[in-house]
Amino acid sequence: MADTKDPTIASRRQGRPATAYDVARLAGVSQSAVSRTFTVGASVSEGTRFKVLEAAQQLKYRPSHMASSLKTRRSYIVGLAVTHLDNQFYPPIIEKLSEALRQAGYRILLFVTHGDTNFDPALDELLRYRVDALILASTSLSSPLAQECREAGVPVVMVNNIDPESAIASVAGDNRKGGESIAAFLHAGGHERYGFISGVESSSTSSEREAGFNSFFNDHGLPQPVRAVSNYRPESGMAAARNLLSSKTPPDALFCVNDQMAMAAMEVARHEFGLRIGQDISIVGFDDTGLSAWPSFSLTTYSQPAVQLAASTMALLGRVMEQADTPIEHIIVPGQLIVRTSARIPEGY
Amino acid sequence: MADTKDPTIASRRQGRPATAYDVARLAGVSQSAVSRTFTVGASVSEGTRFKVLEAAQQLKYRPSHMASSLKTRRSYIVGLAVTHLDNQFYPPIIEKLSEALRQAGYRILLFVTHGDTNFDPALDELLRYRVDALILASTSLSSPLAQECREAGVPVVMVNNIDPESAIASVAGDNRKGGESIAAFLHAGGHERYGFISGVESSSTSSEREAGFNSFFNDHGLPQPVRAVSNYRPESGMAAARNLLSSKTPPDALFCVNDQMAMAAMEVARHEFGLRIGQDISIVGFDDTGLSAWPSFSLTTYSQPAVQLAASTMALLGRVMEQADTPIEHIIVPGQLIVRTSARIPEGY
DNA sequence: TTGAAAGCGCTAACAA
DNA sequence: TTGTTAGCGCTTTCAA
Repeated sequence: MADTKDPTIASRRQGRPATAYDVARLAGVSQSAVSRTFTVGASVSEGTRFKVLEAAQQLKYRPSHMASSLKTRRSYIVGLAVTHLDNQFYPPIIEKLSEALRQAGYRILLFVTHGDTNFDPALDELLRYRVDALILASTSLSSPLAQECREAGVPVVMVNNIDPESAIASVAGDNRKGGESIAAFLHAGGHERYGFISGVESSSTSSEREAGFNSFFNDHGLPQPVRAVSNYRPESGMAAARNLLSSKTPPDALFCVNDQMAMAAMEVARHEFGLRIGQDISIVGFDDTGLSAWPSFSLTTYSQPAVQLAASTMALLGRVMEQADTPIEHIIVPGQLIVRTSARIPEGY
Repeated sequence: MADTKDPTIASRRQGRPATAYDVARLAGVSQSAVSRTFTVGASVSEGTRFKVLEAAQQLKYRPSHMASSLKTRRSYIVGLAVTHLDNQFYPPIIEKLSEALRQAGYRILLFVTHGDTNFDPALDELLRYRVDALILASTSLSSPLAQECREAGVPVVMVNNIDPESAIASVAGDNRKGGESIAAFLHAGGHERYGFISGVESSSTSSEREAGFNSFFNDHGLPQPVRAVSNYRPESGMAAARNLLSSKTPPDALFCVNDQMAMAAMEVARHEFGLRIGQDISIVGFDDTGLSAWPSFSLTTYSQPAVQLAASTMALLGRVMEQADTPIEHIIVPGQLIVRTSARIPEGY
């Protein structure tokens, strides 16, 4: 620190980070000894290790990840593609995935594919980085691309999206059962006219929830709910709600594909149509994101527990990475109906 | 496609991605010709280029980023560290940064440092990956660490955080002026008792906003506002609001360090204390995040425009990366008071 | 315009 | 336990 003419400076080329070779020279050992010191489980004597660490510290040496992964053919990087970062549902999951991946020794290469942007170029990039795996955390990431990755030998797991057609492993909440439970709940509440606000219709998340919802009415010989389509953006959810509520016979029970859409619908119902939520109209969401518990929304919803979702994703990822020929799994993480006051509460709930 | 015994298979080692050498063999050219074909601006004849691209496509070849950056010493990776992913303020910025970085040819290595976790190990990782730059997007990422990165020769830019002490370039909203404007606005509204809910007190964001807020009262010989501390988490904001509102002489004008805290405070004021927002109590936030425009909140706030914030960050990053000895800049992106109904609106606003 | 050859910084045999 | 050596897959001189 006090040294101005530090000999360590001379021993490495100006401006560049120190290399294992620089460290070896300063420590008076071979370069492989340096490598071994930084490889867990490698055999180095205490003496050597000490000298190396000493020198490494002086030179602020850190093994270059680029170089090591060139040799080991493992990047320890996982690609993470997300679209709807603004949906409160994703941040907690990303946070948990990030932590779990970090603990497993992996880093995240992030791809935010805003809206309708083509994911193709991003995918190409991912492959260039030789990512060890790919996590697709979005309802609207098309799976042909994922498929291509898989064919390139990159393990892929989809989160909150499921495509039985493609051979992509996936983790999702219980969309079907959730939709059914909500239908049963609303029906038990004695509503008259049922409505559904979808998300992007090609997303399994939306179609599964809707299918579950509709199946209940089907099974009970009731008329199908009316529906309006959103693209998962708040404004679009509001528009869908306006659409439905402007009808001559507007629904008095509204299931929205996720909490975000449900809250958007609540805004419209409350402030544009003057409806009292939970009384004049029942609104139910899906996800149980943070905001839904706030008194202003007090949203009845079906939970998709972020912790379990992330944990299952990690477990599945581990299996997929272990052996490429693992049978394709589609994991469903159970959730439950979270009853709050945004929808009429029937007896027994 | 129809070929089963594709000769291309034989020309590359099983299971591994094709290398430039594989492509060269198949195309009947030298390996450097392959490299040149994939290097913009390199000189290759049309004929060679064609043969190479042909072969590359057959082998699904993509240049390994690991290998090239080993040689070029540029990773084209930018580290992005975020803490409060749940704060609606960050996602739009991350989205914009991500897009801008992508266009500039950079990828993002994401580090989510949940809450109080030590950022040190993550930093170490970043350096191992030889990231070309580092973006710290969080109010509570300590700057000694950033400093260390900078010393390691990695350009660092902080977003929504500023530390004049450390020599770290930064981009932030106009916290000071925002705080002042809000004070002036509330004072013009003829309030009696002023309160402030802070964030993590060590964050410049919080202290600057509070300083601006307080300075107004100071300058006008008015008593200092009462204050309560939050840690930027909603529950903590709610607790702070409870604290303030339980006083015998509760504030009738409350400035919260950001929109998230303001909304949390609104929930408490409205649902626990039965106050009518904008009438019994005025609440003002900071950021102008998406939710604040929703009728249920209709939050008066001071904007921090994500687009400009991201653009300035990119511009600054460019300058910092260009030459390490650039004078340290602290960029302040102007915002403006967004008047809604959560606070009494004085004449002239 | 092309190919040969020398590395980039590391890991992993292989010998010693 | 150590050092020597040969690459990993690329870029980049340098000659041809």
